[in-house]
Amino acid sequence: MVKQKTMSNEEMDGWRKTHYTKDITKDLVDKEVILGGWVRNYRDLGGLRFITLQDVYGERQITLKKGIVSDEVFEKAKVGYQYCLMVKGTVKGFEKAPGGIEIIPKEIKILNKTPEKLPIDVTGETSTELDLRLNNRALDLRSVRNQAIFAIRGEILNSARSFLLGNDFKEIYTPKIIGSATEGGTELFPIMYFDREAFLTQSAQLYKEQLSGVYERVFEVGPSFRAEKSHTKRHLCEIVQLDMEMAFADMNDVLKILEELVQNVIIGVRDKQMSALKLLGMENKTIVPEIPFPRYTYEELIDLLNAKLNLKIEWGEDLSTKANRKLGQEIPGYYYITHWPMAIKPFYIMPSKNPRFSESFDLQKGWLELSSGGTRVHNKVQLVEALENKGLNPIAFESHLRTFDFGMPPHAGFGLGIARWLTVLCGLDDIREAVMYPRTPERLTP
RNA sequence: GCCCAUAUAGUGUAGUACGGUUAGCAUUAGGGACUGUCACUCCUUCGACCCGGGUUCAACUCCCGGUGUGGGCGCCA
Repeated sequence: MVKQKTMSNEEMDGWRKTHYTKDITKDLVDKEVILGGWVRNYRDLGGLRFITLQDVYGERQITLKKGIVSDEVFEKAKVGYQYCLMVKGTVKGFEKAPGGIEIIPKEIKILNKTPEKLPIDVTGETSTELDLRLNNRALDLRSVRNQAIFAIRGEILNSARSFLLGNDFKEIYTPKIIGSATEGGTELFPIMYFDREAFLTQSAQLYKEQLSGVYERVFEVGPSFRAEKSHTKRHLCEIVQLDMEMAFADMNDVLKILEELVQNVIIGVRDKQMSALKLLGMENKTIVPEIPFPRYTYEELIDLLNAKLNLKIEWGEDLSTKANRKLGQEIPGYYYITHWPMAIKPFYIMPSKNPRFSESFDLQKGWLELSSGGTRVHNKVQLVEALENKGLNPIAFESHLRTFDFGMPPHAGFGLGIARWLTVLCGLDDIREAVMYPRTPERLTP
């Protein structure tokens, strides 16, 4: 194993951070500040040493000139990558310093050290494989790239919330531990609930429908679990979804709200996180889309794929990976695919006037499906029939069905995968990069 | 779940094409020089052939199996 350096760690004592790196501006020149963070870079020029100290918001240069700082502080400044430090010092303007400003330390506390060899490259000299980075994620997340990705994620949620709250939506929370059998579709993770079998929820669908009959417009940001052994760069076993449901509305109302939400969020991200977008090279790619988004029907696109793009897709089939990729080449932006065959949609989706079709849609960005939704069935008799048609047992849905005796309004909604969208907005190659601690069939730690 | 590829210092790679060398480079890490760097620079030292079996005088190299990883497909309200 690697040997630890011998000096012992210090305590904070009475020290508290007075500022983040982003707060160090020219207004603070000659003021004393206390910063805390991690060593992003260290350069030793002999009588002159530089520490680049990073914190959650960015970085700032700590400059140690022999004769200017005390010998004790100068000696202590021999630090390694990602050491955890607190620095008490004076802010100085200096043209050659990054940002034109630097900190001249009076005192340094080394709160924690790192091994001589870190398990992943934090210098930016080489790019460590994603799998290895994920094994050491808490360290990996300190990189500027990851700081940018998750700053954008934060702004997506912030903008989405303020958009929805501003449109009379109420934030809800629905249970993730459920007792009933599957609604069909994806596999569930079974768990023990005391002495009974229970499951982790695959979506908030049924509960958000119920609550649309109470609060009319509801949304939730919450986890869903899918026990599929999918090996792709766009599937995870644990995902966070933005779920929305609105009463007295149908699919067309949802299409309109969703495209407005997408547009508003991208405006918010560009407004608040432009530097993060630039760092990821996305400032000219993640641009504000025009609305309304193009709307294509399932049937139109099947015809397009078969006629123009040389595929052989039977009417009624779901779109394969290959078909989606072809579509993405043809239509690179945001667009809707509406009126999917009823046969491949879940029981709660409203059939169209022609019952082979359904009042359902997917929101696509290029080849990737970001969201799906539609008008729901609100009539109990019709819903029971739909369950039976799908081979599901209405008795297993008794408590859900009861809701429909209480004056359930017509309603519609969507669910949108946050990580998939973040992947698109940040130009990432793999959905695991868009999640702090991704869960895949192989990965259960960290 | 299926098919294909791949595995070399902490990290990222070269190479063994045709089996035999001191396994090369960059960075990290240790030592040294350097008072305005910003991927500092320079000198120096340490550090590696995934695991198991087989073929062979000899395997990091060839073969088989395993495992990990990557890619594609499938699964996927």
